[in-house]
Amino acid sequence: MSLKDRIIHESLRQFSTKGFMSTSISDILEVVGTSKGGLYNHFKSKEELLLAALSEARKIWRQRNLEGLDRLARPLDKLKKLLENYRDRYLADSENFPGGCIFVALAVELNDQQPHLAKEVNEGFLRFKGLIQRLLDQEKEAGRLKNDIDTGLVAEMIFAGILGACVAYTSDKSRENLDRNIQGLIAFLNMISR
Amino acid sequence: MSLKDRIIHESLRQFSTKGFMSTSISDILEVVGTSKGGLYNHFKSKEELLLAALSEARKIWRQRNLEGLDRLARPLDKLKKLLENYRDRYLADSENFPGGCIFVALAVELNDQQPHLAKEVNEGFLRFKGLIQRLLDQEKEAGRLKNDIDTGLVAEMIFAGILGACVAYTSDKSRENLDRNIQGLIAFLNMISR
DNA sequence: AAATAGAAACCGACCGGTCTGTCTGTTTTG
DNA sequence: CAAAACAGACAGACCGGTCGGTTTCTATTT
Repeated sequence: MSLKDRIIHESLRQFSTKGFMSTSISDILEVVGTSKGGLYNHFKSKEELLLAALSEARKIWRQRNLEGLDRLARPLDKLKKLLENYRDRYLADSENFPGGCIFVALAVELNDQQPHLAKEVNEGFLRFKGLIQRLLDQEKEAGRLKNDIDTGLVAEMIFAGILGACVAYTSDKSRENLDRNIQGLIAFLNMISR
Repeated sequence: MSLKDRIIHESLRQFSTKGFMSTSISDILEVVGTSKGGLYNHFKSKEELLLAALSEARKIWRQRNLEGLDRLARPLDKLKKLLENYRDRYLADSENFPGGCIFVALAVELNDQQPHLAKEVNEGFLRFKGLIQRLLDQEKEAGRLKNDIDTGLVAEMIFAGILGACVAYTSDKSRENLDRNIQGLIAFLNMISR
């Protein structure tokens, strides 16, 4: 792995645990084993490093969470699989994100402080919520949801449920509670399905 | 209001928006209109200021969220009222917490970084979750929940749903989405009630 | 009521340390 | 041998916290 990639991945690890502001350039240099010159040769500022790390994080997010969805036919099954992936392959991935979901951490930290960076994160949230709603809409069009289900509302709730599970998991580090939360969301999906 | 109280309240405002680390003592001094001496006369360190602010935040949390609960007889009604309070009287209170829920912000930020402070916040979360579960248990004992409801699971989900709504609201600032999330949680409670 | 002593509150210059980012010089690579 | 990659000393800004000096408040005495 190139130095640039090693810097990006170590940034992911540290940003996800300590956040952006409290991770110093030196912290990253120390673990990677390089120097100021080695880093600033690839990134012109700390902010540019964050953008590169965010881009890589999104790539990993897709790899981890969308895996296996195309093998399922029913949209609701895809959504359930997504929830399971989120639990087993994403949040549990302590290699890349030892501190939990990096997007949640950055969204909370950068809010009102670095609006242009917070916007970047928020747009990712919107896309995620859109994906959830699209799957629900497809399921509804196929007539497999109860009649009066508001897919927008359900999408918002599933999304918030996932965010909440992230925060709770970050806070209490309990795999057991995380499992229950995801299991609960899946059960909720079953309740609105026929 | 005394200088000490003014410092605490301004700390609440700034910690809730910018977090602990990124709020400098000088930031607070500037708005309050005092000096280093004025602050360090009342608090022996920035961390002690945070603890005082957290204590005040908990007090405000109770005032805002528990108001009116004792006028309701049915436990599930209390829980619904709590959710409405959370939306209307707590998260919408931009006077004390312009940046959203200060506990969520601190839980995410201080995690893995200041464990003893994070623990403080996490204990508050546990008490909140306990309160939710107690209300659900009372409702179940009265025979007003569907038979096979796991109150621990439901409490975990409602709690995570609230946390998620906080993060989403912090990120997109949409009162409309916040309303939908709370409305959705109340609807969910109706689904498991008979 | 006036004077005064002592404590508490407050001010702001200052200190050591850490931060990001720059710059010059050296090493590696194609 | 030129250009890219890397090393590390350095600059400039800002941080939390200290400390001696000044003001303000309070209580006691005359």
